[in-house]
Amino acid sequence: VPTDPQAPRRGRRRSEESRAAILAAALDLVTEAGFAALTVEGIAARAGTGKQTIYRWWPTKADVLAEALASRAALDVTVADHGSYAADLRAFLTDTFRLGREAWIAETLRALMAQAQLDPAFGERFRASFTGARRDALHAVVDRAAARGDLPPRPASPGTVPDLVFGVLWYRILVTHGPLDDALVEDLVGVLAGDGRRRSSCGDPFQRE
Amino acid sequence: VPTDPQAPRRGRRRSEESRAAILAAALDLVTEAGFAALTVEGIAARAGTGKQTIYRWWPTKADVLAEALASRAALDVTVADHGSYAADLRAFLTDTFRLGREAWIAETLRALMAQAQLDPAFGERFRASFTGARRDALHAVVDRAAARGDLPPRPASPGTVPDLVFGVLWYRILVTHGPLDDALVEDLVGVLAGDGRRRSSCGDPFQRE
Amino acid sequence: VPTDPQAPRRGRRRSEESRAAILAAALDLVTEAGFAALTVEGIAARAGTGKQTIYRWWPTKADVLAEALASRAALDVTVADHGSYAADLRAFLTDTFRLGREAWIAETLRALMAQAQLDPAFGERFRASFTGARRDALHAVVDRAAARGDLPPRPASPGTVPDLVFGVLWYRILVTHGPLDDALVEDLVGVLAGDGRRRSSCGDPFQRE
Amino acid sequence: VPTDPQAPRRGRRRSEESRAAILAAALDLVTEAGFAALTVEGIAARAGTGKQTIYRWWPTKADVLAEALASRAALDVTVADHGSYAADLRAFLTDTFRLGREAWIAETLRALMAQAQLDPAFGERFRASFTGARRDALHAVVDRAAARGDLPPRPASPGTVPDLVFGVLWYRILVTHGPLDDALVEDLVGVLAGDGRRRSSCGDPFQRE
DNA sequence: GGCTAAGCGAGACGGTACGTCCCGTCTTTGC
DNA sequence: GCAAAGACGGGACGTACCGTCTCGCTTAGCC
Repeated sequence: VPTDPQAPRRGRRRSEESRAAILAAALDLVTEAGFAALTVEGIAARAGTGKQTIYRWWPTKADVLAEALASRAALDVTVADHGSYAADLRAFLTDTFRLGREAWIAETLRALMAQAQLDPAFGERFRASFTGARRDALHAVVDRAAARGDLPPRPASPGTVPDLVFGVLWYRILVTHGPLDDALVEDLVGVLAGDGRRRSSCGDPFQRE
Repeated sequence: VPTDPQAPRRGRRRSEESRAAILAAALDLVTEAGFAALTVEGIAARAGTGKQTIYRWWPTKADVLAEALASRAALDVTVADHGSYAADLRAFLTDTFRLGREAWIAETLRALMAQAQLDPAFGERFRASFTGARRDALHAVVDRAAARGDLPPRPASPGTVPDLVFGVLWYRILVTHGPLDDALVEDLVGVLAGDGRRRSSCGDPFQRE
Repeated sequence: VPTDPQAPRRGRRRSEESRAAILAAALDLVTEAGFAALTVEGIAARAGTGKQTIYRWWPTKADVLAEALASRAALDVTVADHGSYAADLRAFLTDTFRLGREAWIAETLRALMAQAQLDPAFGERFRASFTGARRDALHAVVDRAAARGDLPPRPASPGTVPDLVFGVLWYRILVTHGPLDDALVEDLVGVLAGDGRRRSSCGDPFQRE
Repeated sequence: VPTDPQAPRRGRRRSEESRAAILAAALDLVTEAGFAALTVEGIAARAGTGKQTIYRWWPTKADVLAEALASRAALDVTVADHGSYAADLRAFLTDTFRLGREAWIAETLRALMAQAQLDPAFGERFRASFTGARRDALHAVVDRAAARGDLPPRPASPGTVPDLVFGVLWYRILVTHGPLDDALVEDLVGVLAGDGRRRSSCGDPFQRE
């Protein structure tokens, strides 16, 4: 609930110590006991703050967690030009999947996606600030390839490409808990750009957990 | 919490009326107000039963909802042989996506997947009874194609195919709320079997809600 | 809920084993965990019977406990003639107080008296079957003394005597948990019959527990 | 659960409105439907408060009721000097029995005494705050008479006097529901101080209810 | 330098739902 | 027809958090 920064700002200023303590407490608690056990009271107690201070600055505990994640992980996406669709795609996927490999990030993403389903208002915020940005970036990569005439002979429709890419990513995070490794990157590059480097399958396709 | 059916069954039997009333109440409530507002007390009140009757037979309200879904929707997957990988895939996808097109089913699936993230024990159950069965079915389709030598020249590794298919499905259900239409089916058949019938794109890839 | 014993009694007869097991279980449980923790389900489980068997024969769990007490303790009062008011009183008090000295009986009496307050219907039953009988017996003793001209010069009114006697008894059982010893008997004999044998006070008058 | 009054009192203060509403609701409900039907939920609903507010300040509903009684009835005992043991005793008894004559007070006392038996921890509290204070006061009266040499020739031992007095009081409240009238006062004064004014018996000694 | 605003930790408040316990009843099988 | 078994509708329990609302205190402009 950020107020207008143009206002003359009278009175005591927001405490940066409290903000940091709250974000840290939220991350600690969610990794220790899971999002289901994450409560505003718990965060406040762990952070040594009052509950009101949390309600003053964040609409829900999921927003606290989302900001905590952003403050800890390098979430920004870069789409430098590597010369070809395959290379651009490979770079993008490698960069993106990197996040999902860290267990605490995957756990946090699971919690945020779950909450986005249960609380439509947060879902909208999450879509706008997180998943949307990534979709836009990938879309730029596809557009550049199309402009270069670099797309494979019979490509998936442009609107489906991000769904395929992020679909696999989230499906592995949410359902199979499978690895987000180079083999998967090459499978995707092969399927989408018609240029897979290696054929190293990741073995048993039914791995779970 | 099903008991051993071999036991001589003494005492009063489980009430089928109560079971049906509970499942119906759960579905009613979740479509009326969403899963976040679904409570065990609410289900019991609506169904005209005691809370204990719910706790006696289901470990969590998510399990109630999952059984309610199964009792209403034709969830079983059939994998008849249509002669070719492309045809089999097209049939499987059409059959599977059909479910996601009904709004109440999609809403319910969103809730169940969310709960599977928040409650790992339920997640395991959901994976075993729901997503796992579908993965196995699709895996059978791929195996059959491989046995026929019907796979495209440079296929995705077999373990990745289900992740691609169900990834797109769940991603549209959970994130973009995009359509699960024939265009998507053809995109997937084209990408996976190298045989897309039409090139009818679904237009704006950023549709949401 | 005893039925008419004159009836021809068709069908299976009441199980004496169950009755005894239920009474024993009730006493066991009340001495182990107190009356507050005594439940019909607990009694049935401990006794190895069904709950219905209890509900069939006793109106409340307090009635079970009362019958259990009667089956274990010699509750009948005898009022033999000892020749004088003082001697009769002394005998009656000694006989009556004997019960209150056994801890498990005192504990059970506490529970029954408490329940008699909370459940007026049981209170009526308890008064009729337990406290009333004792009052009648003591009243007979006083009447006999009056007929003999053996009452002290300025006696308490006849209706007050039982209240004094049983008042002290119950007050020590319920409130002070003080001893029901010979000193108390002599005090009462002295006060009521004008003939106390010894003046051995029981010391600190504020003993509790 | 009163906290240390020396503490600097941070945070919102206890709501006096809620406290009063809770006490009033408890008394209302207990007189309307009896203690057995008194529930914490009922008190909270009637008082318009949350249940937690009750649990925060009182350990059990019996403690709520005891405080409610204390807030409504003049429970404090005074032991002014009236010149003689008989006069002091008469004044004390008249003052004490007055409470038991009001039906709602007698009903409340029955409930509290019952609960004191079922919940030993509450029993201890009740003894310390209620019955103990009254015993101490009466003991002071007896001590004063002894110091004056005003005791009758063969008195009951000092420790037994309160048991006789409160025994009769509670026995009539709990068991016979008999009157706590002047006749009883004079009987007690006569028996204990050897100076009963009148010989007006209270008639049938077996009155019940 | 006092005045007025915030922000802060603390914690009580009215509420809602939790999952459990037990009530007293009903239904089933078996003796 | 009684008995053990056990599911049933119901109600209260005591707890955990919710989001809100005072409190006393601290920290900042602003007159």
